[in-house]
Amino acid sequence: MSLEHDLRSLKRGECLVEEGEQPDDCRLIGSGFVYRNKLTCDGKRQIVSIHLAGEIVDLHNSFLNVADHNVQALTDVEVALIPRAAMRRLSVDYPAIARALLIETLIDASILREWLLNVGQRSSRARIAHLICEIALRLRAAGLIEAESYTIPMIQEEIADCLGITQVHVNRTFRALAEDGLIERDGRTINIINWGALTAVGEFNPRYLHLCEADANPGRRPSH
Amino acid sequence: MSLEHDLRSLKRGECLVEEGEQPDDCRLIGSGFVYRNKLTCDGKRQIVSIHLAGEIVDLHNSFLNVADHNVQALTDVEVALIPRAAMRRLSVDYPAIARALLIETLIDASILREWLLNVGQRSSRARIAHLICEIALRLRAAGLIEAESYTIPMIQEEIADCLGITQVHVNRTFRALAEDGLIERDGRTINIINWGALTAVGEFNPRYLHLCEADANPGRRPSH
DNA sequence: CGTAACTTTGATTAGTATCAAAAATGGTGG
DNA sequence: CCACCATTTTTGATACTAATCAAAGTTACG
Repeated sequence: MSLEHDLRSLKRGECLVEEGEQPDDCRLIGSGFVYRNKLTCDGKRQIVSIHLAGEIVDLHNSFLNVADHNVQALTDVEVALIPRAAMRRLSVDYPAIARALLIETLIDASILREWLLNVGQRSSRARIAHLICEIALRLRAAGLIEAESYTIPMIQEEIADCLGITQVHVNRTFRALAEDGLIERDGRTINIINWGALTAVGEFNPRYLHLCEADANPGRRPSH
Repeated sequence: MSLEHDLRSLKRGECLVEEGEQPDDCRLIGSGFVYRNKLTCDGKRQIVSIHLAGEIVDLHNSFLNVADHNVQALTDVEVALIPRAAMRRLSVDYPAIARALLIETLIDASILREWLLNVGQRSSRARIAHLICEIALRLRAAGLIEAESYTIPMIQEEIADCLGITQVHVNRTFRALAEDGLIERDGRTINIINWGALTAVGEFNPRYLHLCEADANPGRRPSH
């Protein structure tokens, strides 16, 4: 079946959805990275998730009335806009699609729980190691990288806002991981030297990513 | 329609699901409170959500293969066990049910995002105020309390593990809120004296609870 | 090649953690 | 009904992680 949609390009930093809005459509990421965030009253930002090409963001907006968070482009991105009504119709007509949407949402929630554990209980060193591992694995699973080396699509301030620590502290801790021989860095490119040690430091167990279940979901496969 | 299920009673502290398992059924809470948690390697615990009578926990287990977190009884509880297969069948046969499940899961994820913001960016004082407000509102919405006073179903150590701070610090901060006249306490019973000030301290905006959308979902209505 | 964005470094401080122990509370059996 | 025990709450003293403030390098880009 073919799905009605519009394509749209966005520059790094542009907003896809703002908290409080009720958007008319949800987005499938064609290329690039997107993040969701929430702000405190005094302007502090928590990044609550990041999304790769192939994922649907704001499923949300098709099934709830008001956006409870912001969605922004982390890099330049291309997205397909799928109208709210089309999304709902699909999920009624095709139980398999409804199921895939539910599974994608359940996995999203699982990742959120792991992030909450990360921010609530782990040291800053572990948090960073964990994030490096997670992104590596998700990129690999999506077929976007091959090796143990990749360019992280975030500046240190954004990493800080993922992890609930300051940018200055991210910088020092990152450096420490490199000095200890776990990773190498060249600008934003990270080369994982010692995957075993890094996962140990970050207590990284990929179970929460539910990568096998995700395979059953066509929505998560990038369409390149 | 009638839904096949078993009833089960659990004492405070008992496990409904353990990380790594693949349970055969999901649970509808009949009475009491339940919480989900994850542990770090060195045994620190992050409570990632709490659930009231009327909510379905571990929807999860009907649609993903492996539990990525623990579910435990916060108080003595009664739960209805709904077999995995029944749950799946329902969601195929009745699109409205599939939709309700998706909405419940989306709201769960929204609450997780707010908790992540809370733990990642807010002061301990704000975190506690926020939690007090959230529980008050959820209890009210579920019809479990009337007034601005309720008994919080957690000991201070559990509150600490919700908020990513220590139990000792919870105690002091709680006390400070009482000394400032925002709340009164008698054991675990909290009386909110100044709702306006408390929401201001906790930056509490109930939007993320999506209470209106939840109304459309029969699963969230307690069945007494 | 100048400017803005980002990274790195240093010095100081605030907020919480940690450790230890005393007081209060609630439940149970005698 | 009381005494006792386990659990929970409260208090105090000290240590440490990470925040904050400030500024110097570095890189990327128009």
